[in-house]
Amino acid sequence: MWGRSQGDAHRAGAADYPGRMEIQGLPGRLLDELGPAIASGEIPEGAVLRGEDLEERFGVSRTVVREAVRILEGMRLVASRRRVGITVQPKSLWDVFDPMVIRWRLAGADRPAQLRSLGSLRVAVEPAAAALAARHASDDDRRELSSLAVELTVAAREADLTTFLGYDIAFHALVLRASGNEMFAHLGDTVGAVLTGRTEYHLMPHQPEPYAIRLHREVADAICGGDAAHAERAMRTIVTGALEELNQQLG
Amino acid sequence: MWGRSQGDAHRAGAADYPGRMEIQGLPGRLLDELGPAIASGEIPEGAVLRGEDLEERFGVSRTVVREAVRILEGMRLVASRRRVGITVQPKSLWDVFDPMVIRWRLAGADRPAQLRSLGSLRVAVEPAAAALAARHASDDDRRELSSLAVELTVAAREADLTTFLGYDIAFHALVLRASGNEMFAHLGDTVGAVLTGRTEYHLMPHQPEPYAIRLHREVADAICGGDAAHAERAMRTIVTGALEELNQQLG
DNA sequence: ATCGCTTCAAAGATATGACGTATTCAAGTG
DNA sequence: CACTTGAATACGTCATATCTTTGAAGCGAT
Repeated sequence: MWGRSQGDAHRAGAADYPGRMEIQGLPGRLLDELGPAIASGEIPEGAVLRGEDLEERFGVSRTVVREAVRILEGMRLVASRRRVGITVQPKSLWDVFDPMVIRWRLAGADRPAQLRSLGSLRVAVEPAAAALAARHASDDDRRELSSLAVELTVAAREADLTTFLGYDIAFHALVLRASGNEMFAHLGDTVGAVLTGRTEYHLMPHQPEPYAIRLHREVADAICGGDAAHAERAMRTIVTGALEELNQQLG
Repeated sequence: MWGRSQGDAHRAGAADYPGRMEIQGLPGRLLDELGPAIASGEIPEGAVLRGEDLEERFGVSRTVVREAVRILEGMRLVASRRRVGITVQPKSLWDVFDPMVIRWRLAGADRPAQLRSLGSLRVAVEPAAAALAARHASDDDRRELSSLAVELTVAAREADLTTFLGYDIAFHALVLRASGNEMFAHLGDTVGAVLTGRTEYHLMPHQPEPYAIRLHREVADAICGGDAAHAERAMRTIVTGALEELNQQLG
């Protein structure tokens, strides 16, 4: 009815995308130019682009421009109207949860505001995710979480910030995934982007604070032990701490 | 540099979209068919669609099919690859925060799971939003919130479920917006969809419970008075109650 | 001078034909 | 049996033509 069903077609596909997967082809190239320019405010809201101009400016055909614009339209970054052109929508209409939009804003002038928003979101979501994980996590997840907490500690002790960052991202992503809530799980990549951005932001001056490390182990232990309240409390301490540190850094 | 800037171009536009704005034109029509079919699982993950088949099936041209597929690709619902076709991506890759995807899933077979996910998200986010609103809300927002709480109470007393639903949606959306966090604010429409879906789900058998109504007034009063802790607590009671009721309804 | 209708043209929306290109699958070869 | 190679396939891109919508100019009447 709906085309041949290849039940295992996605098996190989899942391995092909080691994290993020971009839109490909020429429309993707166009997106990489327009998206950041709009998301960062370089092209201000209310600005009007003409499809024909974009064709010339980027030396691509109508087809390519239209498809790229369609994608931007799907994110609510722009709206295309006859006789008017392609207008940049007001920020309040943007799909601020779209991973691409988040990435573009993190990379541009909106970075502080985006970090703040995400910080508050983390404070709201991650403790709840930790509590759910303490109840619903699989045995495998608990084991891996415990393992990650250990490797986190080791990397911190050795002041190896790069691998520490990797384990930190994996830790938070795993907690979110283990919560069993698909929406929480999808924030894993976003949190990863925040942690990366934060590390880049203050140029890795400090080594990870021992207190924060201990809290991570506490979260892992609580989740492994099924202590939802404890997991939630420890995770809340982590993320509120991160938010305060962020506010301090940003003034 | 980036096209003429029409600073007030969005003023009229903002009024044109009274809630949701769809993709328009023939691609939009195609999306309304394919999106729900994929989101509901009617077209299973791993299924392969051919562009040419879609052209025939819907009687539209390549242009239209390609643009619709590009939008679906932007939501990570499908991926288009040469020589293989348009494959439906595994659920774990979908942009589950995309408002369109949420709406499609709420309308289809995935509705219970989607309601559960959103219920947990509400429990995480809305109390935090209420706390932030108590600190950052503008005077206008506080006034309107208070007013909404009153009208909510009246509608509940008169057992007018339809207008009650409207005020309830407006109330929660306002709290989220008044939090000052753009990401929270964008969950307003989603929460509205949940409340609507919930009301439709158990076929409006009960009148709103007086206890829940009182809690809404409590939230409004706490936010107006700047009592963040109280606002957060009352809101948490509301959303956890809603989640429990939901779990009871769904078994 | 203002209002309302008509007319025109700008710009996107759609359709279509042609060609490019990557990828799969299978035939062929060692 | 493993490897190479080639052809078929389905998406990717370009170019062009036509249609549709709609903002704005033009114009007449009140």
